[in-house]
Amino acid sequence: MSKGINLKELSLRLNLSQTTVSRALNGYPEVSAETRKRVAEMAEKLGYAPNSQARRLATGRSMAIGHVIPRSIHEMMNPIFLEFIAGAGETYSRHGYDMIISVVEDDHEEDAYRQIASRKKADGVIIHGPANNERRHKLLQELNLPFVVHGRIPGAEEETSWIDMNNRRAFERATNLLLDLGHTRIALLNGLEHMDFARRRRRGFEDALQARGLAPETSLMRSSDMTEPYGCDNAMEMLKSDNPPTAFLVSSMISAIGVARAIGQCGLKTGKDVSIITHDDALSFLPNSGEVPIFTCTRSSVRFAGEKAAELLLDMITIPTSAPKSLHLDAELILGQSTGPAPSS
Amino acid sequence: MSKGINLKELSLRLNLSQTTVSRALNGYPEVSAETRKRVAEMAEKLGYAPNSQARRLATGRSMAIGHVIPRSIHEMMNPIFLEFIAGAGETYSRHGYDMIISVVEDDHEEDAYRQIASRKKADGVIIHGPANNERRHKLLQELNLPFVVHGRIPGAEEETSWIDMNNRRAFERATNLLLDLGHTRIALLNGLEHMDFARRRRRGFEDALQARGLAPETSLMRSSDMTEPYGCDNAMEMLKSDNPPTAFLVSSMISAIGVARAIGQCGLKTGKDVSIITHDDALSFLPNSGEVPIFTCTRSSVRFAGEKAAELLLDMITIPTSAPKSLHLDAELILGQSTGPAPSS
DNA sequence: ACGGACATCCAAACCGCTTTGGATTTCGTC
DNA sequence: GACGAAATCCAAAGCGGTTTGGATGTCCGT
Repeated sequence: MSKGINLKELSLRLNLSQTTVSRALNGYPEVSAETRKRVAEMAEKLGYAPNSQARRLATGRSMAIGHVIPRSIHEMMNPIFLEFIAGAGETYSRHGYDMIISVVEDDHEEDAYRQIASRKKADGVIIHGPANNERRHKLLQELNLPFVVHGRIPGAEEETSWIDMNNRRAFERATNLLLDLGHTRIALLNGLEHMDFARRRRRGFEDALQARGLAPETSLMRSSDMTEPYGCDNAMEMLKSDNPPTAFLVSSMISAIGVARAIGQCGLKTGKDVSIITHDDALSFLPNSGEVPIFTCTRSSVRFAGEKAAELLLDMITIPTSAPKSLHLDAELILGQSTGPAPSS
Repeated sequence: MSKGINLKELSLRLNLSQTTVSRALNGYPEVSAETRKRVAEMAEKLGYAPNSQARRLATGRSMAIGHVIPRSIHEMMNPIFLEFIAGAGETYSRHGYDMIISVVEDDHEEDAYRQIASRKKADGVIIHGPANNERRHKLLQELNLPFVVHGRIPGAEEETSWIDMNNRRAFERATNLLLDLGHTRIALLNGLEHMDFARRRRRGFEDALQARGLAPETSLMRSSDMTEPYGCDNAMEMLKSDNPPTAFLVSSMISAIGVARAIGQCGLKTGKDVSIITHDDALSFLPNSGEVPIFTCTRSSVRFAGEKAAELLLDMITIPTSAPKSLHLDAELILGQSTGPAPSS
């Protein structure tokens, strides 16, 4: 494995100029077919591969996409984040881009973006988990760094490119299903509501209730990082209350598992005594499939979202003048074993 | 935000040579304190930041660490992988390194490593999830690319740098605890046993049994991707058999949750009728803490492992001649609610 | 036989930084 | 006051590619 052969040596071996060799390998037209073939063969034979740094310096494009994640990124983001990343990563490598991930202290997030821009570390970035009072897009616009949002930035829907699922609609439909099944006391275990997605979900939930003349009860609504214990503890508390809910709408499979545990610990049966609908991000390590899925759910593949987000971003980078483009995905409402008619008390 | 100022312009503004400015900023000694200060101030004022590509080209170091993950990496790796990455990422950014992640089709894995080496994309890589018949280290040695293994490569412990937890011992201790509690029919729900870590865990399990004169029963031993349904389905099947186990030793929290679900569905009580010990990677979104943790577990923070692995690797890169170094972590055995004495039948 | 249109190929500049190998100045010493 | 060492600073040569602006050669029609 002859290491370290570079363009100059290769061109010497071929009795050609670096220009011609470079052009031959990069598919430029001003090279005869025969020469191109000869070059390709020699390059292959000698195991030539262009040095990325040199190429990047010369072209001015870093051929990389950045993802900045603050150290303390809220826990539940994690598995979802990874799945998104996996999807995006596939797209990147298909297009010859690298993915660079910066794990930074929370108060260095802005710094991280500035560095990416000023040191030309990446040609674009993806914004994860937009909050209600999001500001990162302002910074990126100022830095002139192309970006795509995973989720939506309230108030900046028009001026930014984003990919999001219809959170409001999904939770509205889910709520309606529970209402149709006769449930009237429905609990909402939501994600952190300073995040845009959670707020939308809550709105969907409330809209559905109000459309049937029901008022959302604050005692049945919680918001937190979506861990398993969060689901269990809160469900437990509610189930033990005077007027317990008969159904739970949960923002994540992981918490839903906790809810199911609580239901079991109360001696009740999921899907019979108490119903659950959860959102399912289609995480690969938490399959909710099979003939009849364990959980009735609203499902939307976050991995797919990652793939698409990456495509949007690469498009923006290759055609810098293009207007913002966005993708609005609809979640499927899938019936599983965790829902049933409200028990007639 | 004056963008794009480079070293040349900066040095012109200062009436200094590029050499001096570069040295001043990079802390070389042959610059007077006063000049250094002047340079630093002007650089700050003009928002100068060196172009990474140029610097990398000039120094020959890419200041990046690569992680290649095959597209279909076995599912259960995922959350663990992410947590490891998060830990490693922190170390990287503390040392000014980038983390580049390549998600590749399975049959392009070797290619990915070759590219990293030949195109100088990274100064080193980390090998994830070594298998029993691991070969990646051979390739990397041949490519002369520094690497650290997360886990251990059977037969190459001496010649490679690695960080691993003592899987065998952890599972031996866990098994002994169950035996001490009077359990004799203990099931093992292991990860995929073509992976080194799973094989070691199994060995620990079997050793403990045999030390007490018990023979491992194949009908009580399973091996698979560690999903929730895997835990539930297999536990269910065993619990319904003629001679059910009274305890489960599980390789992952996620599967353990499934086991708990199965126990509940059988009308039994975890920690009373049936005991569970699980391995706990201390994933942030699956906390198993609190006054008394839900699960009795062997715990070892995979995030910490990531931090340490990164440190090992960066050391290797900065001091290329150093001998392989390794870290062997011991898991804690932590008592939770999921274990109790074997029920006297 | 000649001018122009193509087809090929090349020398050299350039990308923005680091680093080598001096050049110049300052300063203490004898 | 001359001299070597130490302190500062600089011009220019890389690093390994891409790209500009020709140069050269070939082929054709007239």
